[in-house]
Amino acid sequence: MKKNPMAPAKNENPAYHHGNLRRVLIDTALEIISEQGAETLSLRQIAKIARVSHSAPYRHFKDKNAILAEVAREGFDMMLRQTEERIARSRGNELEHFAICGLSYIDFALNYPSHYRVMFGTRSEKSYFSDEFTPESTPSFQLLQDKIRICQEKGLLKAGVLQEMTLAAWSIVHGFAMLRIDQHIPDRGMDENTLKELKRSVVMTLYFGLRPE
Amino acid sequence: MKKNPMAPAKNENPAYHHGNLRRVLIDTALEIISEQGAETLSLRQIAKIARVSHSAPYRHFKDKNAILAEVAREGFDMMLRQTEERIARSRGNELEHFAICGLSYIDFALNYPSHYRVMFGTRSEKSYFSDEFTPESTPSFQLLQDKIRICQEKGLLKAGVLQEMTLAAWSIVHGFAMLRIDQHIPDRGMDENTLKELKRSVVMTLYFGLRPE
DNA sequence: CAGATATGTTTACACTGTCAACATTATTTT
DNA sequence: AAAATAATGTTGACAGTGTAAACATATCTG
Repeated sequence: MKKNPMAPAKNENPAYHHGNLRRVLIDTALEIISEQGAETLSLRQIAKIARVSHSAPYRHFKDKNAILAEVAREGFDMMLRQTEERIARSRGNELEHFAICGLSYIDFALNYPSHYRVMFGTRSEKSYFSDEFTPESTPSFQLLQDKIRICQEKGLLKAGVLQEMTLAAWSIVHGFAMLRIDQHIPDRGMDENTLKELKRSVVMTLYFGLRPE
Repeated sequence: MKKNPMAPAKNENPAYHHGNLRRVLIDTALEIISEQGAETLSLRQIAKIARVSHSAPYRHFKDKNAILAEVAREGFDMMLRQTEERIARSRGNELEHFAICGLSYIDFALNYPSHYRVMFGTRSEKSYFSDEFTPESTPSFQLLQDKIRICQEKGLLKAGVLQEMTLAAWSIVHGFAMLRIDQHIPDRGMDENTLKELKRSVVMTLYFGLRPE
């Protein structure tokens, strides 16, 4: 029969069955990705670092892509949670919420590049993404679209096709994040303030692009 | 001594030395990338399709990354040439040239996704990009920056830090291209006109974001 | 023609993802 | 508690990968 779903954290000592190998594998994958990127990440390397045989991961994941899929899933969760928290803490109006969506998006991408790379990596045929799971269907995307719609209704953003405006917003933050993460924007002499100014500039450009006449 | 650079296309019959293997390998790589993506592309597969032993490519390229680097280099060349041609054909003012830069960028990315993926793929440590070769140093990027600067000087775009404005412009077209290429924007029922409208919308948002007050 | 050079092939090695067969531990059923 | 079953681990194998070394042949240059 199936395992009791209410008893996950019981076995504390790391034994033959240490019970949390699944978690360890995911974290190890993230470590490796942050150090050497997602391209050269190998299952056997994960297993070795987790001090387990090269086949052990297959008891917890269907294949290599399944681990990456889980990393992506957790990433989308974290991203949504962080954005919602920042919106909840803000005392601004809906327009500020919209700006927070953009800034929070960029911040997540830059703070968790390993997650982000996996979340928005190439969607090839043999990818870890299932077909019904598109970023567009993501709560985080829906949140952005909702904020834009509300701002439109209140006259804080210009009228226009909602999907098109959301896509433009998504494009600019995603583009900036990707260029930054993939080191296409060289950071020679880029301090914390310069980066902050860059982010602000991108979000402001987006706002000017979508504000009412 | 070195081979005579003025005699490349001499041996027409495909023999032991068919003389154009280098070209064939690059084209084969592009074919494979367009069919199955750049991730699963393998040197041995290239060699097999080119009807050559799996080690033959090493006489023309240092390693696998060297082939991808050449694909990227050619891509940047094509992109620049296409943009310059479209600007030359246009009879509009400098502002239109700026818009053409954006549209042409997107068009190249969507028309040559294989090239583009390689050009702007993840820049990891073991990447095919050399360190001094950053997209920012690319003629195509310089062209965009020049157009923005000229528009600024003529009052067609707002004043502001040039680098920041160029980065914002780059971000939005790159983001849109990437989302589209990596299939993160699902194309359920997306016909040619809808796509054209999307591109227009993105470039217009960018223009509104950068136009004078 | 003779050597040098360019361009192939073959062989080998360490690594990869994945599967099948086996081993051990944990849980459930009797 | 004992036995059966499920969960979770290991070992060994296989085809495929990038790359280097050794070898083979075609072409070019003197």
